[in-house]
Amino acid sequence: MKAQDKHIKIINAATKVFAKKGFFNARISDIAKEAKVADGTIYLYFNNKFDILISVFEEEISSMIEQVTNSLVLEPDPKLQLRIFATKHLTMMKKNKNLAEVIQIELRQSTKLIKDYRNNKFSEYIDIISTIIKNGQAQNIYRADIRPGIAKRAFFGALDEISRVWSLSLETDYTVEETINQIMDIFLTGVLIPTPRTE
Amino acid sequence: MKAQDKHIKIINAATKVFAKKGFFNARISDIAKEAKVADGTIYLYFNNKFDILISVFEEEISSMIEQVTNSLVLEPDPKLQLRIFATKHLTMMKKNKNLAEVIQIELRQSTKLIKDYRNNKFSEYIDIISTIIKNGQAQNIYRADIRPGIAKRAFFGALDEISRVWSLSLETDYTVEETINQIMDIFLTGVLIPTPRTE
Amino acid sequence: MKAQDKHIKIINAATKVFAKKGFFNARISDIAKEAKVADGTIYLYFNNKFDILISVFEEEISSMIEQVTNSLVLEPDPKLQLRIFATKHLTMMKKNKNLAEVIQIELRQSTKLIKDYRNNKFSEYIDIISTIIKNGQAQNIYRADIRPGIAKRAFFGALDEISRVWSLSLETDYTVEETINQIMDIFLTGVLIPTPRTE
Amino acid sequence: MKAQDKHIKIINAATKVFAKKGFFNARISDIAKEAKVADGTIYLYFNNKFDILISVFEEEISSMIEQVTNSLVLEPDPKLQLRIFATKHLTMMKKNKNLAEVIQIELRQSTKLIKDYRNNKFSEYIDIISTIIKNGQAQNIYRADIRPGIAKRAFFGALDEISRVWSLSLETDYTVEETINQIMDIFLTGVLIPTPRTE
DNA sequence: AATGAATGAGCATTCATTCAT
DNA sequence: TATGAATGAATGCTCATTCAT
Repeated sequence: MKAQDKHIKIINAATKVFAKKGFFNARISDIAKEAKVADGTIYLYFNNKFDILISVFEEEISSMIEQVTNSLVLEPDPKLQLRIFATKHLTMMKKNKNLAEVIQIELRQSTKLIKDYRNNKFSEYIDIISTIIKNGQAQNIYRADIRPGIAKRAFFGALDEISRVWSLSLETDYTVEETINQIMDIFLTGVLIPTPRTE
Repeated sequence: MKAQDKHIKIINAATKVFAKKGFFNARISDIAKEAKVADGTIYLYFNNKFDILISVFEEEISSMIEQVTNSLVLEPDPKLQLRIFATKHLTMMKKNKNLAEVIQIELRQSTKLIKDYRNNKFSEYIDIISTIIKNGQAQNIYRADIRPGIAKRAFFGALDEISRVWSLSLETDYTVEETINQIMDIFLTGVLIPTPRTE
Repeated sequence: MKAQDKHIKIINAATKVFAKKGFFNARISDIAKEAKVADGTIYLYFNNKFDILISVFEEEISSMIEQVTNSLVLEPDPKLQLRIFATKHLTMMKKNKNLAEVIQIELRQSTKLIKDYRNNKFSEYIDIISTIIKNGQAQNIYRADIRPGIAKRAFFGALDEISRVWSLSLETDYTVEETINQIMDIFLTGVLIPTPRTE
Repeated sequence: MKAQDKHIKIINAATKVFAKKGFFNARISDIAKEAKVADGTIYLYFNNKFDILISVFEEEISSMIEQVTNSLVLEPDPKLQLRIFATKHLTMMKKNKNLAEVIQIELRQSTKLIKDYRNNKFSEYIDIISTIIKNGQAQNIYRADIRPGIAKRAFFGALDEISRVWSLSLETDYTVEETINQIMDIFLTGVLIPTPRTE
């Protein structure tokens, strides 16, 4: 319990520090200070610096999966489900800039290092998209010739690039609402089965 | 001439090393060895390690801009132009894994550091997409209510995520051709002005 | 306590190493080895190499000031006070060759770097001489037309040059006693044969 | 001839650079630039960096010996000769700050390195003082119990400390004239108020 | 469990020196 | 003679990790 608390405290601190400085520029002592523990204490809960990074992902992405999943169970319509995913994802990213940065930057930077590991958790998150699409296809809402494995990449990539720019504060031209509308418009009108023409 | 050669030789070596190890894990001595010059020689051509990274981007992305632009001038149709961009981008990424990795990983990792700088060159590349879209809107081919600034992110993000997975060798399920078809299908059918129904 | 010990241990080691090799030729690792600590440990107590030099001065000169001052309070006669200063200074220099070298060599070498800083402590030491002279003038023992500010330089310079040669082991012709006698003789009454007064 | 010119040009440049930055902080390229030759050219005239330092001394001190000697031959009075030495030395030091710095700083810094070598030339300079004193003793002008070997150190040390402070621009309270008067006064007749002779 | 002082491997960068031209 | 591009050894400092307390 107490141990679990400290574990989380360190992960939260690490998320903040990684986001601010990047993995390689982050110091263990930075994380320790942020978590208000001694440097050595960190090694009671993690094997090494990289292990912290892994845990940050594990933790944060699990949380994202949970949140998104919770929202999705309430909505059966695959069309709306996709919008919910987009909304949830972008909202979380906008709300938690630290998390966004870590996802954005560290995910890439360390991908090769993480590779085997990370796939599980992170893939699980992205696979939510393909699952939605498959469901939609089963319900004759999404085109059958769309490859869920490719579509999930396209959809996630679009959201990811949007939030990348946000996290850099490079563009603030559009609201979250407007952006989602555009993304969904582009994506949905494309993957939807065209309504049959009545002649 | 000679100097220019060495400059390029170092950039190519750096691209390779950065791709393989990432910026922070790359050693100057690695780059020097790869370029077959002495460590000190590198500092005759670059101010510091980070300057090499900047130069790698500058060089590589300039080259990408040039290649893509050259292909585009031959094709006036905005619909096909978008496909050409996608094809060129994914092909370049698939062909030059080193470059892909650098773009993928370092672009993010170092974005905060690069920020102001990088925007110029990299933004120039992505803006090719929005320019195509604007042209297509002017020609009544792309829907007028599509925001080119958002669409370019969605389109690039989709391609980027695709090539990210490729560069990790995580997925090789689909051919380039098939993938592009899917991406274009998703994206185009969405942004195109629906042809009016004739009844 | 423990920390203070290590601080002093490093300063002593640095004094020895600086004396032996000079500031620029001294390696941090030399000092660390001499102090029997790890290289990194030095940076727990000092900001950088130059800071060590500063601290060596601070420490050593403070000690000299203290020793000289302690001796002087016991002797009210300004004439003897000057001799005490000379004796103390030369004895300390002879006894602690390392210190002498550091004072001799580093004081000059780094003066421009140290300038503002060092003046305080080192000037304080030299000003002991001018203070003695001023007291002597007030007691009608030293000539009123002597400028204490110039005389202190002449007196210190003489001692300094003597100990410089000693520390180089260039000359060992005279004993400390004899040398001091000569110096005091010259300084107090001059080298000229007094012209007989005609009355 | 041409070669000799370049040799001197480099020495002059080195004197300037050593004075400004100190031996260890001076770069060969600094000297080359100052001398308006290529870096490599310096190695046609000197064996290494340290050799340049040696040559700078050799050159400069030789010049000082020559100048002082020239002035002394015109004045037979040992009392005035000492004043001439002081005046010449301080004037040269004040006029040529670069030289002064090199003498001041480098002389000490590198003494151990130079030791054997330098003694010859530099000792020759200081021995001018002891020679004057010996002459004065032979003429019954200077006290016979004064050790010329100690007196020369005292006299040179006094002048040296004065010019050290000058070269640091730490004190500008007194004119050269006034300073020399004081130094000569102290050295020749001492700081003590003469006790009246009881006859 | 917690601490934080100590460790020491590791690296970007500099610069005296060389040598092909 | 003269050049200056190239070399590569050398080092101050950092920081992840350990371990005595």
